[in-house]
Amino acid sequence: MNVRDDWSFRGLIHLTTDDEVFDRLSAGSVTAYVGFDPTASSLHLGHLFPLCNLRRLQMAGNAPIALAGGGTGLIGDPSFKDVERPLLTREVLDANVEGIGEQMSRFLDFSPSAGRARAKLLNNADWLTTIGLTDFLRDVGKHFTVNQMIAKESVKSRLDRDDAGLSFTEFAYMLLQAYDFLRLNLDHGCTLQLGGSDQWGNITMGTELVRKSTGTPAAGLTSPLLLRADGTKFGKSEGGEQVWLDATRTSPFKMHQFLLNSDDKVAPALLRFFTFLDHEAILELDEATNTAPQERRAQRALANEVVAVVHGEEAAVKAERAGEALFSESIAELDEATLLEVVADAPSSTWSREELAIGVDPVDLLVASHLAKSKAEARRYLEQGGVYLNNVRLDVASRVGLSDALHGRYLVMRRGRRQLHLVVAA
RNA sequence: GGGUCAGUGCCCGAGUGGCCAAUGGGAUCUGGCUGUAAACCAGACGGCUUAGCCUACGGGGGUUCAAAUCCCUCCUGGCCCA
Repeated sequence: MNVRDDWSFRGLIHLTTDDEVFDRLSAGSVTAYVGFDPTASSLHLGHLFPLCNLRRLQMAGNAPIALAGGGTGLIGDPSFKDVERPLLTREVLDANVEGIGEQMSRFLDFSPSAGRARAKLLNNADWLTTIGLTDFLRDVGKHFTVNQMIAKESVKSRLDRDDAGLSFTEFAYMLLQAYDFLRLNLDHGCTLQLGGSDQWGNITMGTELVRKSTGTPAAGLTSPLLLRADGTKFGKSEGGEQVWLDATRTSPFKMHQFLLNSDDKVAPALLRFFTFLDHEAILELDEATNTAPQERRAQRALANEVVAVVHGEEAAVKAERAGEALFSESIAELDEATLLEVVADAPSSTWSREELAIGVDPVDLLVASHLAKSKAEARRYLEQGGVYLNNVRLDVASRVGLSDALHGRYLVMRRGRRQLHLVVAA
């Protein structure tokens, strides 16, 4: 497989330290790593990007290393962040690394049968928390000048701000990351670091350190940052929530919906970044977006592919079916089993039959079901016509009762386009 | 440690004793249009027992009939000096 052609077709290349690295990648002889911030116990959609890249490399026979930043997470990367990050404790980080590893195994082959290309998950806390300060300054610090460090764009942007400083801890971050590369090079034969374009500065520090310390070359390769159509960071659902890979945090249905709603402008890029469809299939979907955007074939393919990898084929099929039923059919006409499947992911609450028989103020129902944060907000939604019961708009003055229930016990509440809540009479 | 400037609602940012739940912009949300879009248009955007009341302008204390606005003090941050 020609990695250069594939990566360039997919638009995965932002910068490389040396173009020949693609020849070695095509030959399947490289060990490459990507760093992951273990800021939570689950990965989210944004993490999927580097993970897919590692998978691509592994499929070409290269050995991927996912490096959990358990040690650097204790410090916090200042790159292009507005303010210093809160530091996480060692215990939290360790727990997070564990959770992340499990999710990665759905993308990368960690089994011995993978042979040379077997994936590894390492934690830089293993070496960063044990190296002595004087050793570190001598072996790493000595190779860099402060002059070049403050010249990095990531640092400069922070130095130029007049409302926030840059702590020494953050400033030293790039040295720690460089040291990671050196350790991986020495201990695991790693010669390539991948990352987003915002990591370029950090990555070149690493390649330089490897070269200076070992006399052997090391390469860096960055990919464009994934952005939404409006230029903001990709991966947050409406409401600003992260789209997690953990099914208990973000249901497969929600993830599917999120991807299905991708903007036409970014769908082609998402298909290239997040799926393993071949070039012909992708070009065909591009064409479909151009000629019949309303069919959203690209978005459908994207959603199905990604959910299938993350949650399994069956979950993808179910998620798609649920979406169709929910948005294209009258919910009142669904049989009980289908209805339950459609609203399976929606939060639900139970109300007593007696209460519902009397009739409940929709304001209370909205607040109790967390569709509104306060009664004032609930009234607002009602007044603005943003509340639906079983897909029928609910009037401010109305009351909700048992007679509205589908199949005698289900009330499907909806706020806005797609915030759902199921009320069950018991 | 000294000097100095600053801290306002989700964010930015006006306001410098009463007319302030606090201008404006952004974000967000709801409605219309639509493709479960985008763009655009309209509205909302602290809470409540909602013609009223309560809580809010970094924390605490004070002056005043009345403070986001004045005073004291503490905390946090920027810049300069040591």
